Amino acid sequence: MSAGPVPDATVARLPLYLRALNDLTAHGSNTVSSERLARLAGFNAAMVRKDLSHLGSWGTRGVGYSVNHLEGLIRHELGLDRQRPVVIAGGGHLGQALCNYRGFRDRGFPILAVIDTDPDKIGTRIGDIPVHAPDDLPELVGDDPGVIGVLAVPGGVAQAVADGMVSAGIHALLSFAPAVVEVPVGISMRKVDFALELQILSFYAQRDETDAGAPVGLQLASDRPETGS
Amino acid sequence: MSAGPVPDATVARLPLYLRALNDLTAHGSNTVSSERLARLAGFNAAMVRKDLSHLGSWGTRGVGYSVNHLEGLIRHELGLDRQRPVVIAGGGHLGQALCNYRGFRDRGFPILAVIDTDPDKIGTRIGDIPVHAPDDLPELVGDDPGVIGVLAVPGGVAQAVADGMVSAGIHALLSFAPAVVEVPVGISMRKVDFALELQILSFYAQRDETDAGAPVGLQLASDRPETGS
DNA sequence: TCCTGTGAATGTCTTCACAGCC
DNA sequence: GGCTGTGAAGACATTCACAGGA
Repeated sequence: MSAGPVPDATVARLPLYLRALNDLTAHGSNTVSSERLARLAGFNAAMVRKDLSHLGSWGTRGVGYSVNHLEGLIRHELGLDRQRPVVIAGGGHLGQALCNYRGFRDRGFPILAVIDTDPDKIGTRIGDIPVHAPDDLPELVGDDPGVIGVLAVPGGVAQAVADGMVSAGIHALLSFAPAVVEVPVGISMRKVDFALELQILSFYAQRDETDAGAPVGLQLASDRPETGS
Repeated sequence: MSAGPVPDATVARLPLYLRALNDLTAHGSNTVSSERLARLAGFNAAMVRKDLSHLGSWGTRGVGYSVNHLEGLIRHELGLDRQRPVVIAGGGHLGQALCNYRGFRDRGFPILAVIDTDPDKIGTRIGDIPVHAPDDLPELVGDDPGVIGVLAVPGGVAQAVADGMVSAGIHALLSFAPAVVEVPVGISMRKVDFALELQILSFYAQRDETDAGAPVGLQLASDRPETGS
């Protein structure tokens, strides 16, 4: 029952456990062993047990974990008891794709608005999401500290847009911009860069080509692309 | 001049160094110190030096690294000397956004085709990318082991689509599907899941809310969202 | 017997601190 | 003096192995 702080590596895996638990619920399972959960989420049993022990010891020896209870526990830990509205900066192709992606709303992240500077777009809708001018941002965010900002803008303006979001009261940012973005202490940010992912893949693809036929390594470290089990 | 294998963590940072070096070239800088490169890429100087030492010792003490040379070195290490064609599975909103994203082609990843099962889409173009039927996949890939596959399909069909890509001869996959996808040994895969990123952000947002006003932690581990310096 | 919870061992990554070269 | 290259130390993460409860 270690109630200490949850390690970052564990936090990054909790959403994957949650996804597996959703599937189990849909399948009608009531309990799940660390072994089974590990297979469903793509890890190994010892890690599942260690991770879950950080949330408190709630499994039953000889049986496993209660799917329902575990799901609630993880949702609570991740702060998913409440909805977290999302504001997307950038109404380009990516912003449009995100607006039309149901996975956000379905998982408790309703999209509040798109912010764009293009006068032709302001006042229109993308999917059913309204497009607003940057000036509307503070009003949209209000004093809700739970709003998450998404940067779907070109790298060149990413820093400026991030600054605007932070001054509007946003405390958490997800950036798709291919640029280094700095945020003040106390603001959380995660980055996703498509081209960067391809470059990393390129490295391992090249390595495997030159290794052609050679025995394949077994590592499965965090930033390495997975290689089949 | 440690010529040992490059650690995975280092590989994941090389693209960021590369981006910084591109900026430096544009600015006309000929040399760069580990200190400066660290600031530009968002790390610290010791890590930059350690990372670069894995590529061989090519800096000049008292001066720094040659921007040009370092750029070539990293490009070579990442296998970016050659172009790597990309095939996108899924012509939905995300697939469309990726087709219209210039960052792929600009960085050496020309998009060869989109694969979709919708008869209305097959034969048309998204941006200037042709849409093909799944059956065309083997022909598109040919015997080029350098093609990268992108999964922009719903989670439910991701595994089947991945299997199809692998049997068509693709050895590297980037998956945007919110699902666990298994690939055979020797195939590299990286995953990006938008909703998962929001869930992780939610955790830290919640933590910071309850900490309101408390001293902010200083960690900057790999999977934690960055918090400003 | 089955499965969890956890200390100990192992492996990996990051930071420190300084020797050595320009 | 300035900066790189690197062993050593420290922090962190994962896996092992087994005690102990259901």
